Amino acid sequence: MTNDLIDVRAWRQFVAVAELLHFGRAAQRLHMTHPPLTMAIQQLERRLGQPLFVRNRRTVMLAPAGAALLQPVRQWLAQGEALSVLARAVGDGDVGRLRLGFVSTLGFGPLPDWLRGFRERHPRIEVELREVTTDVQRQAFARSELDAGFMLHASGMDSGVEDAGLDALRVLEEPLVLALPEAHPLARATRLSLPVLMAQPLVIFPRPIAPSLFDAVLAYYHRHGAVPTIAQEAIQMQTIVNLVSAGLGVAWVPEVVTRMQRRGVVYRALPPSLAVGAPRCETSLVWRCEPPAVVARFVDFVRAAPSPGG
Amino acid sequence: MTNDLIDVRAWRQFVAVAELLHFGRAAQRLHMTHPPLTMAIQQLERRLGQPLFVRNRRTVMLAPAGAALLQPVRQWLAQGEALSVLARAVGDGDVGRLRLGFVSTLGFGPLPDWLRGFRERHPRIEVELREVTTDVQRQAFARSELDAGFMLHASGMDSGVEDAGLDALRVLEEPLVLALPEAHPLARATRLSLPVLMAQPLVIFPRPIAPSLFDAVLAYYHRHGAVPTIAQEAIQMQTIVNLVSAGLGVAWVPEVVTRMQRRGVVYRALPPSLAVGAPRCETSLVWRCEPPAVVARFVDFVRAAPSPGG
DNA sequence: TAAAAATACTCCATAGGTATTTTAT
DNA sequence: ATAAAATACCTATGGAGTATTTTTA
Repeated sequence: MTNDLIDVRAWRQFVAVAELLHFGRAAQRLHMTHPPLTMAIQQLERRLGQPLFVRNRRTVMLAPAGAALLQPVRQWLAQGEALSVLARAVGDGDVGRLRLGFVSTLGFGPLPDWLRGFRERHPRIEVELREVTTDVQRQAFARSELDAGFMLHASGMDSGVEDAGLDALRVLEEPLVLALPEAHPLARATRLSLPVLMAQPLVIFPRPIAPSLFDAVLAYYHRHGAVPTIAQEAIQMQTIVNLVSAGLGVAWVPEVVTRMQRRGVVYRALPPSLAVGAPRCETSLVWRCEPPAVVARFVDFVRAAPSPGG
Repeated sequence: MTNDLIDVRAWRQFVAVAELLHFGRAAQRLHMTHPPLTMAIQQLERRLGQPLFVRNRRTVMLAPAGAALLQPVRQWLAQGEALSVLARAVGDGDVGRLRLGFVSTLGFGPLPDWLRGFRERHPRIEVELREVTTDVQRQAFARSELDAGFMLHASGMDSGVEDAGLDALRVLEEPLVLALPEAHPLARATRLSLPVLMAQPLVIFPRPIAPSLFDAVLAYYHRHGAVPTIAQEAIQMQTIVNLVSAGLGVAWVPEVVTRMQRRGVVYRALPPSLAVGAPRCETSLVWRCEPPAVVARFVDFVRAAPSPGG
């Protein structure tokens, strides 16, 4: 026994002979002549330790081992061809896996709709969803642990993405609005007093999570000569709103978050008179340059999808 | 593209590199050096039209196509190895198909028990059961449409099997008994009158079905100076008994058939005084000489099985 | 006697080896 | 500086071809 590796060619030859029960015609079908086919079958039988065919010098019949193997071998060969097909499908972006990060705010926005639509159009692409903050997404991209991600940054700021070999597509642009404890006077005041607002303790994410957005909020305070007191930091938007509801302070949140209604919290947009220089945020879809087809498919889908914030 | 036939070797090389993510170590595992491995992977990628790995000169990572293919290819390779294992199993008689013929009488005898026992001991041998008369079994053997069969012939006669390249094993030897219509006087007579019996019309199978047995019955009549009137011929033992029940005549049936009780029919054995020269029959298991392992397994099993008639 | 499988041999394509180069860490 | 992949080139195994023999239906 040379080696117990029986290759596709040998099995194909077996199937040809088994189906035609004629070495000459089988060789023809295999685009070869019958002597090497005879030898190949003999070698295959030697390797298996079993006769596959019962033959006299005029006729060929299946031996028990041959009869038992014909169907399984056919099936195995078909699966082998399917592997090449699968490879092409992956290359064309029809099949594959997409590791998709997203900041929690987008969960309230268009993301669920997009995902449903994308799964419908590309059922053989498996989307692995991961809620990850903007900064962690950046690290994940560097380590190739993420294929695409929705991340947050302040409007107008460079998304800080071009330098890292990443591409970006803006999918949402919206103002930040105030989240206020229901019982708080500001929640009901007919006119929002900026000095009063800026005196409230703030619930906000830690700066490293999304520096540009953090800075945009602080810049607004500074522009009005104030420095906010940070009552509590929290990472998840859910947590921030919960803390507001508990009365720890006020918070600036992207407008989509208002879709998450919560007892004890009211949302309030800045009036147009105060909106000049007020912080706004963008949500961008980010991916590595020259993306694999699956990622390109997702980007194309999102680009074509109706996005509320333009 | 040379040819769209990607063989086992190439896929194995792919798996080695994909698992170790290191051409040098992968080559080691494949008992080769890395340059040909590099070339082989490049060729594979060319054939698939897809990169399988993303590599710089120091490091190797799975490309999307590679990641998608790794598991399916592993599985496919395992199935490929299973084919060789299957071949060996067939050769050893552990796996396969057994086309088994049997005369209907044996269905009342030990056959069901044997089959149950055989399936238990050899669950991966698929037994194809076919109720076939003795003469048709002979034809089927000649055409290789049957692997083994239980057939009937008269006791003491040569089973007519040795000349045809067949082997035989006697599994049952038994007298023929009378099947009588319930209402018939002979059914209740304390002493069986041979002249009366021999005057009754006979229900019997056509001679070609089992010539030696047919002749043995007629010889018994002739020995007593009688010639039977054949009322009706029928092939299935079930049918013969039904005809007896309908009063068309009497029949000689193998003793095992008495296990099939039927309204309107009584069975009666010949008394010892009349048994001299009375017809008896043998049931033999028959198979082609130098049988494949699966057939040998079955013969061995039957040989070792408890058989009522010795 | 003719059709088909087996055998004998010849050849070349390619899998694999050795030596060397390139490059990223 | 070094580890590791890529490249260049060589070798030889074995898969496929041509010619011939054998067998049996």
